[in-house]
Amino acid sequence: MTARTCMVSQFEELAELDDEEKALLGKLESSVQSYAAGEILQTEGEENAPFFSLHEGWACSIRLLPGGERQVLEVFLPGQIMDLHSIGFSRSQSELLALTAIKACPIPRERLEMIFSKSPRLAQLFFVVLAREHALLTTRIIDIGRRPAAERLGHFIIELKIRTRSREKEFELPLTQSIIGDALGMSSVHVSRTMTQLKDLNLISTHNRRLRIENMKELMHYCRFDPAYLSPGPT
Amino acid sequence: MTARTCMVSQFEELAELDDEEKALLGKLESSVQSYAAGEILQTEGEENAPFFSLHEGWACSIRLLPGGERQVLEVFLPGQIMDLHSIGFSRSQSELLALTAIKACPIPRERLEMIFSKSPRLAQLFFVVLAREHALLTTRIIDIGRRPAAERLGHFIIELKIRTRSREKEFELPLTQSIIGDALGMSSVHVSRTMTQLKDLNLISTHNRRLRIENMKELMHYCRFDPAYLSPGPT
DNA sequence: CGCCATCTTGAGGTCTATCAATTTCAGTGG
DNA sequence: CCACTGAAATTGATAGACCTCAAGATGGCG
Repeated sequence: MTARTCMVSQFEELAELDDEEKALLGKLESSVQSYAAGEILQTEGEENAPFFSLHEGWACSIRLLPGGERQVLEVFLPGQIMDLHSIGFSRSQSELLALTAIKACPIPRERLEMIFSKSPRLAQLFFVVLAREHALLTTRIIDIGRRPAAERLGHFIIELKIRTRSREKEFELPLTQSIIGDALGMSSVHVSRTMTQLKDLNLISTHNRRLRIENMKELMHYCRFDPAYLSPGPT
Repeated sequence: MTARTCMVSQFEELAELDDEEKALLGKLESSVQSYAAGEILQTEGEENAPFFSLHEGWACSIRLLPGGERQVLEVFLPGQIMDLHSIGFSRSQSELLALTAIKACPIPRERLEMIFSKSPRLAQLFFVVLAREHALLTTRIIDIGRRPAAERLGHFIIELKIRTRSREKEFELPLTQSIIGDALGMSSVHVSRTMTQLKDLNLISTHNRRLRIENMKELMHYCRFDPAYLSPGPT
């Protein structure tokens, strides 16, 4: 995936784009930057911070509590716009952390607002993108609020498997168990225990920062995954 | 609050509207309907369901799990558009439940999409509205994922106090403890215990479906509420 | 080969859920 | 005005899920 087509490709899954629209989107992603794993792209409460489109690698948004607790709000994969929802606020709502070495492109706020006035159709697509992130958040709320640890972790794994679009049983999972815990509202220790529990059931296995789903059907059944959420359907 | 100005008033908090924009919004809210408390406006997975703008009363969106567990995703107050985020999907993403007797106006999907093409500026405001709902969801994730019950309930109470815009210490809270529990990922029994715990600390009190915050400052301190989230700031 | 972060495993404790029995309360009809 | 009723809230007892602390194993990387 080349840098220029990064966001374009995400939007083309939603609708066909004409050349002008592609050009507008391309202009947003002019200066791709590299960040090292562990680097913080943006801190919480930053004034007038840019958005970032993620081109390569994994990142996440984080909110910190006064007591030092951490909550991972979203895990970002290439093609996503990070912190898009902060458009309604003057300050950034969360910290952005590079989980691997990444390539990302800062997008000044004004530039996005320009798109809104120039292309109503793109604006509507941005709306849909935001709505999909919204849907991911709601499934996370259900996971954390109402599902026991094993189901919670299973759902998370299935979600990532789908979102990575890997067609193999196996895919790269560059998340520490500490990050997974902070995403799912559990301790890293309990992530470890739950992980081995799923391994003992022969549902998954891990080698070398890669995760393998041994039996997707059984895994889905085990954690009561509702396949209805697999195909979101058109706008 | 008259029916016609319901959505308009919400938008006017974000930006000034000209007459044409007000007219466009007003046209959306043509047929206000009444629903009884406990009535279900929309079931999960419904095809091509309309949106609803809420004019009077309280409502919420709910997702049900196969085992019968319930998760309340959002609590809606007058002026809000319910289930706005389902715009990215062909099916409704959650059930809509009237918590009190309410007045609401169904808005066909096409009508909203019409607005997007007619008024880019209103589209942008809808975007901001969605982003704010997004922010409420993320605070909920942090509450459920990383805060103990007492803080969680305290944050919820403070959020409602702010959102109701009541300038008194006391405001109407027509939520059963069962609904509160399903919103905060805890059992109704534990909501009761936590509630009396806050009462024993003289932070709150309740009479007759009304909740009184005895000492907002102490309550905020007790549940480590970060005042930074009080003023979201302009776009 | 050795280092540092990550992961694993055990023991003990805390928080919250569940079950079940009352009590309170709002609403209804006599 | 009061008794009746069903829903909601309270309270106690018990169980289980998950957390914390701490020690040891693993594994990627220079």
